[in-house]
Amino acid sequence: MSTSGPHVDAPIAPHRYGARLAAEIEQRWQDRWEAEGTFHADNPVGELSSGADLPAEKYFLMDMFPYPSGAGLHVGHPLGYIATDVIGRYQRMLGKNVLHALGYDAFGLPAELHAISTGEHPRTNTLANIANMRRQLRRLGLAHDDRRSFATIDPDFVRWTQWIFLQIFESWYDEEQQRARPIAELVEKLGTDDPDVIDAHRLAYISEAPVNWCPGLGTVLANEEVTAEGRSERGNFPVFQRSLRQWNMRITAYADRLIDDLDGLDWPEPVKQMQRHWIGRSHGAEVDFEVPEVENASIRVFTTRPDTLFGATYMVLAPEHELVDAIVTDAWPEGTDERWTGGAPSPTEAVAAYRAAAAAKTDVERQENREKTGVFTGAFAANPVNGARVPVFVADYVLVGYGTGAIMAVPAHDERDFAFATAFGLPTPRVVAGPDGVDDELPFTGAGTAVASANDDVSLDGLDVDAAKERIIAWLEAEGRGTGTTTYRLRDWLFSRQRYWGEPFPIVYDEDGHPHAVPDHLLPVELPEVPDYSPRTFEPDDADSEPEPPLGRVQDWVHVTLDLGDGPRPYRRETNTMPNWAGSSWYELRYTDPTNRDALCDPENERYWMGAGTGAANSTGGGAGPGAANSTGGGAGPGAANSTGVDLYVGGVEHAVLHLLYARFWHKVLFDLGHVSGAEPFHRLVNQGYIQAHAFTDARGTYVPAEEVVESVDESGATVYTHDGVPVAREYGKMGKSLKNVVTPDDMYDEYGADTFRVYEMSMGPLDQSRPWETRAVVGSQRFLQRLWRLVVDEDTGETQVVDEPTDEATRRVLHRTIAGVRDDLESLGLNTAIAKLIEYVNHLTKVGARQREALEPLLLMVAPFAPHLAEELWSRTGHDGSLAFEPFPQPDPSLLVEDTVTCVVQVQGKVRSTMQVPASADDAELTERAMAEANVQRAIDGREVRKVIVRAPKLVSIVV
RNA sequence: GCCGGGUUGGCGGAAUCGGUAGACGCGACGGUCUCAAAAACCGUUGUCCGAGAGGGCGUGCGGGUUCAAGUCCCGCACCCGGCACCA
Repeated sequence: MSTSGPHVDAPIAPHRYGARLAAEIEQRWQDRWEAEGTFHADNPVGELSSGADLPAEKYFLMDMFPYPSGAGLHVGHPLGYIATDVIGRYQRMLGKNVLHALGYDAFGLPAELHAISTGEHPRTNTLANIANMRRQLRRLGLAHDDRRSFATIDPDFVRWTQWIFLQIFESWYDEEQQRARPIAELVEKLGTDDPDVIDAHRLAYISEAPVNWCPGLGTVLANEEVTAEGRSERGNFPVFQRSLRQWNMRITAYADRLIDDLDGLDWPEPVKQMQRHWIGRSHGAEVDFEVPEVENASIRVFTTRPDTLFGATYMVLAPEHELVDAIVTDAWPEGTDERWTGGAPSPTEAVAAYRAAAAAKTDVERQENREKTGVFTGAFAANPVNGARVPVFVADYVLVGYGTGAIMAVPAHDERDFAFATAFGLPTPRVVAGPDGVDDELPFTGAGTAVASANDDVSLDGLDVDAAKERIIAWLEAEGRGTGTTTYRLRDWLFSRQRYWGEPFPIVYDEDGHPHAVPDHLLPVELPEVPDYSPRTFEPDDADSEPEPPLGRVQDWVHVTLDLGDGPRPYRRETNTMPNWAGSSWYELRYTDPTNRDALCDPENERYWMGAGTGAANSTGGGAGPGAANSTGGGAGPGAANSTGVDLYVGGVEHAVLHLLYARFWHKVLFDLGHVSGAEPFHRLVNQGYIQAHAFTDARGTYVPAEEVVESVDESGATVYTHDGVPVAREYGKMGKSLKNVVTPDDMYDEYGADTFRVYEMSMGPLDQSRPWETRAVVGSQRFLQRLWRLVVDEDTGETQVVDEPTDEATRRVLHRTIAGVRDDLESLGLNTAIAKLIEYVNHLTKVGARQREALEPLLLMVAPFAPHLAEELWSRTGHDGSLAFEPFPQPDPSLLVEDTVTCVVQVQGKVRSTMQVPASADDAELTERAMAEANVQRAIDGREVRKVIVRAPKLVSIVV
């Protein structure tokens, strides 16, 4: 796209607001804010406390912090940062103590890969990237408290990440009290300190977990790094499923609280929905089906629909289910349907072949296979409610990892069971009738009434789904054939990585292999220097090899002698590192007290910033004492727990589940243990959209630089795009180097200045919506600021031309309407419409040639959150000494918002036929009379009889004929 | 397939409760200024018919409720995001 913005100030007006003047103003004010510490937020106590009285209310807002990438920023990145800056500046002008800072999420794979390929320490490269991003962001003029900026790799930060890990390690979950408690209390309760028993209860525990092991790369891979063919995305090496000793976090213990506490959060409903679905709580029953022919064999299934038990006509085990070998028979029973045999001469062979085929498939392949496949095991089980003999199959549509890995199949009322039953010729008896007795088509999965569901003891007939569930569960429990249960889709959090660039675990192992915490005074455990950042690689097909993390090779780091209470002994350090998520799981807390050396944050600072609602500064210290058992977890109502946390958290929806779930989990553990005052970290969440961009490809499919593409209209009126005269195709998506469509903030600073860039990004559309970048439209925002400048400053002389005279009544009314509208929009985050109202006001002032202080000063204050440098400059030019950052935001005068006359619309048959100016106080009769007198209205009525007149005084008269 | 979000002028978008659809900006067109151009400023700009007054049509498509629907209800199409046989 060709850009034709104003590159330099036109010579005709030496003091016109343009890129050059903007750059000078912006630099000057940024330096001044920094020198004066304008945006330093005062803490109640500690190093960042001035001792002065704090404002009555606080406002803590945060952005999801960035990963310091080497590519630097493009214009899409600052979108959220500008928005939070506007909101923060506005809240400050409302008199609140605003905490806003930005840290860096600086551990991670890209830096490690860079280190592997260059040999440069990842810290060196990461710090350089952070410095570059700081430079780019500084020029935006963000009102951050830079004393509170940190990176997750700072030793001072790592120390507390490790400390929190140890808190989790030294805790267990008390199911009765529904909260985490210190491990010492478990020792007391169980009356044993047997490490094997104790370790098995810890919230951070070691277990064997299956991983994607890639010997060729020497690393474990995430699912998304494995191709459908079961090879590594990088390098195309084979990947093997392998069990590995791993650290895990017992997040499943918090499943209920993580779901229940969502109710009190001010989050977008879709995000809550996604978290609920991810945790996947389902209520149902576990039911035992006996296999009469095999001694002591009974198949336990999980079902969410125990009410349909009478309709179970067969069962399915996952191919990996442990009972398969025990029940599979040697010969096909008499009369076995040949569709059930898989063409094999015996069940043993059929099952073996089916299992081999399933094992050879990757998860992805198994899931892509829509066709229902399976084989009969030759065995039958007895339906506990009616004794019916039901055949048992093995099929891969049942997953070993969910529920019990076995199901009872009710084909009449489950889509998948129905598909399977159809393919295998199994009966599909109906046991639920549709509402109103309608006999819907099968499978019928909706709510209805139980039918044909009775035995000698119990009848479900006539009951709705919930009542039927309740009754059958009671019966199963009484008979000892099943129990009501709840299962979750959520799994524990795999917490170790075989990498270098992450937080080391503060864990050592004794000679028996038991883990011990490194004492607090030895934290942080810092990463040792290593000769080589690459993990050890193996022959690509050496499935038996084992990951060897880089830390494992530093022998004099791994082996230490420590005194953990029973004299100096040799220990071996944990050589895995923590995942990237660790730092982001608690960083909000560190903003509140970033320099604290004695605690992750002082409780008083934490209570002040994270406290309930705004202005919790002087809430009583012990009030919500988390140590008190009855105020924790399940005890406290969700409302009470959730009114705490960061006042506003802005970030992309891609973090809807993982980051936000992990952070909530850590926060709840810290809450249970008494380290924080509330159960939720983020009270209000807003998802920002993305800035997208057009990219252009030539006939060969190669990307051409977007800024060189010319747009024109051909003879037929269609828009065509050409590059060097050659037509190119347009596509729409991300901004990226490879797409040759990157526009950087630096480009915008140079061409227009930061204020123009800020205003443009905020005016493009609502915050939560994605939108395309259009460089040529930026000039509109520049013109707006130019007009604003011209109202205050004479472009030719540079002199301030504000006069101390009252404005005319009309302008005063427009001003106060603007103030009211802008306030409303800022409260509801309608930043784009707030700017539109400011533009309208400026256009009005331009038209009437207003120069009055009364009209201009409130305008400067309202513009300040959006274009702070320009506003500060004009504020000082109109005769003010200090920064306007703490000036009260203008208040509307209610008496000026009342209109004397309003426009009244007259509709005939629903169509607008006339508008009239009427007094705001006009009554129905008066309006009707005036409407009837309108010539247009009479013409539309056309002599017909008026049947009805609806009046909504004073805005509308609707006439029906 | 399921879940969530969306579809409004040439373009980005606005329309708080069902009550004048298209605020504001870009672009385009016309004008002022200028030797000229740029910048700036002023005006026009959903579409069709009409000289005008005015009128027809119009918020993805098809129905419905209502005096009145971008907004509410039913059905459908397409686009974006997420999840994927979860019993």
